[in-house]
Amino acid sequence: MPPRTASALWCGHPKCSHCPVRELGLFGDLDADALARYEREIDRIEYAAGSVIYRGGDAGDAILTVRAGAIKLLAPSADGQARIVRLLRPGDVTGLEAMVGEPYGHEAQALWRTQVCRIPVSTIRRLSETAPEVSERVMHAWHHLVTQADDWIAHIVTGPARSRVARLLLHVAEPAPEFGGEAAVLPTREDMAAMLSTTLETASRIVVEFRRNGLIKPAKGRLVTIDRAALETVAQA
Amino acid sequence: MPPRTASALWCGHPKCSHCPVRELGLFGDLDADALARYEREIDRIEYAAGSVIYRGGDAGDAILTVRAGAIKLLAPSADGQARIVRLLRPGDVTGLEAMVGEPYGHEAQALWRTQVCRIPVSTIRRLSETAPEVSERVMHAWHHLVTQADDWIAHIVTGPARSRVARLLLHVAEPAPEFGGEAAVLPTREDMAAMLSTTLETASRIVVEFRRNGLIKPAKGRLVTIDRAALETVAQA
DNA sequence: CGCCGAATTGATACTCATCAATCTTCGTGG
DNA sequence: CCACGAAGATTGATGAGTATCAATTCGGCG
Repeated sequence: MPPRTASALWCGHPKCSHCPVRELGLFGDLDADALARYEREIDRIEYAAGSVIYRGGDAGDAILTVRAGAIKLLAPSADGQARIVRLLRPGDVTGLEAMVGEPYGHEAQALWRTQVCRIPVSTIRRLSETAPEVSERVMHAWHHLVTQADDWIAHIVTGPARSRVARLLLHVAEPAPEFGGEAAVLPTREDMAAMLSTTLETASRIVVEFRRNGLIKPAKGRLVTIDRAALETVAQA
Repeated sequence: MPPRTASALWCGHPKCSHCPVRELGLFGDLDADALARYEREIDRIEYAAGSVIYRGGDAGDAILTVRAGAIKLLAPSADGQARIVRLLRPGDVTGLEAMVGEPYGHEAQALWRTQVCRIPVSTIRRLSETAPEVSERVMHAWHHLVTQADDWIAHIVTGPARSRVARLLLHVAEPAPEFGGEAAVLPTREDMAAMLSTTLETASRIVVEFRRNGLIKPAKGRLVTIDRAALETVAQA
């Protein structure tokens, strides 16, 4: 039965053919016929900010692709704190461990309002039999995951705190025509700390400093416009 | 043509059926017949300490499994330093990106004398057609990669330097019956630094401290026996 | 308006990086 | 077999960068 709680809202079956991120997901090069045939096995679900999408250890029976919003994957670190090991953005896929019969390896939470599509593993398997391009895509998704994780190691959690904050902002920034440039949604300082391996106070001080120096400018709500060039300079160090 | 340089020595085709780590690798549950048929497409190669196994950007036409030794995967970090993003131990697989037609994403170097088996992608593909258990194993290998990368983020590069060193030692330790306990090969301080995101001086000071306090004891060459319980206490913090 | 969680700010102590100087180890050639 | 050289490892002194603890302040929201 589709979820129907305060934090998770079932939004019906998706129209994959109109999906804004289809070419990024698993069905990028599937023909319209096949799409239509399998659409009703797929659920579109919307999560409120902060809600839990799945927990580590849960039996994994479906894969998720992010349509809109952002998801953080949490892993307990050695000292008991929850560390964020990955950020998922629209087009990203998670829960692939379900494909190999493993339970989910992390806790997944919506960073803010987020829409995902839930694709049962059984659907993927059946599709793969007739459409080899799907298993191809699944393999690519694995590769993308590993690449993301490696980048995270080499860039997000390495170097001085100031550089790490800069890299995180560049990482989550997107073109924002309405503000004439690029914009990023500032995560809470706590989330920043959990991603960057710092304390929330340090994250706060650096955000304030960036604001003072004009590297970021408040736009609307938590949205800020960023000065990419300047941030990249800081990210270097 | 098989490599035949000072640092890489071709050792013939492997006898997969006798491989000490077969059950860990891609052919764990392949029958003897199939194994024998494909063995001669596989090369067994030995690398000297420090030699380069492949470079980032190289066309990936084969997958490697580690038979013995250890391999470090290097990625350039934002400040230009080479960071170690993963350690491969016997049974581990690397170069999977070749399966999706991507060039290798890292530079791979032997940490010390290391034996690998080189399996062409074409071989894997052909095998997968007749033996679904192989593609199953490939998928598992991907999953294992991601798990390793996530562990690295949550454990090896997080927390105080002392804890990180302790975790690294626990990570590379193996049972060593001849020393009555567990033993670990100490990497060079430079490699430690590149894994832990510290400086080599800090790594050195901590190793010395561990030795003074009996958490590790010199055994033979670079091998040290470890006091797992004590190291785990330190790793906590 | 008052409350609560998030964000900011300050003061202080501690960890770690940096720069520089030995000290060891080990392979090589005499 | 021994001396030598070079790379790796250790040690010390010092300062910059962060964590920590403790107040406030800010921003929504009932």
